[in-house]
Amino acid sequence: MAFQETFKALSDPTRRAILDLLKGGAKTAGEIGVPFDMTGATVSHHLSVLKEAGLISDERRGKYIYYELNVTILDEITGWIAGLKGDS
Amino acid sequence: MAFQETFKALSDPTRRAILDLLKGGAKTAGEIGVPFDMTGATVSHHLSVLKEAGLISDERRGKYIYYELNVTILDEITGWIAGLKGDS
DNA sequence: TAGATATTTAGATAATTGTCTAAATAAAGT
DNA sequence: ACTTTATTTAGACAATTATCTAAATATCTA
Repeated sequence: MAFQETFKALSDPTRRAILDLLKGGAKTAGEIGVPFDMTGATVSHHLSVLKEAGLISDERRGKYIYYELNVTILDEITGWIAGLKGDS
Repeated sequence: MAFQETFKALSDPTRRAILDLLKGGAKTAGEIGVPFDMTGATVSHHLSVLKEAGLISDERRGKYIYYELNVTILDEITGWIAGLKGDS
């Protein structure tokens, strides 16, 4: 369907690394940014792209905003790939 | 082959449409270009990106160059996604 | 209320990308 | 050889994007 935003989101290495990080469970924006050598503003931008693509969801809890992996859209991509391979 | 090029290649709608076209079997560059409202040069560029990403292969037969879908790399992507979902 | 912390938004910039036209290469037919 | 057909390559340009700094917003605590 609207794979466009999703594939664009996945096409950046920092964003894929963020998704890998979130595999271990929800994390705050600050925690997510730690391993990356870039400003919080840039990390925030990447989180916004991932959210817009439906790959993560966010929830504010007090001072923090927690981001969590959203797997449903990943299944759609897997489905599209399976379709390409002829298993449709 | 890193995912970087592959995801970048998949992040363009024209290139995804080309992959869908090739589901039906190998096609020449000219045939591939027909459904798209762009110059042959632009289609050729997209084919080059897809090839560089390992998503298609090409073979010259006389005047024509046939392009064919390459599914192995798609399996790697499916594997990466499965890993994200925790099935690893 | 004021200040500290967490995060986003706004604006700017350099690099990348999708597209075009024009020229080049490759093969086939006359 | 020359021409036609198929496709790629080169060079240019506008749009997009990843990143930064600086400023704004949201929340908590003293």
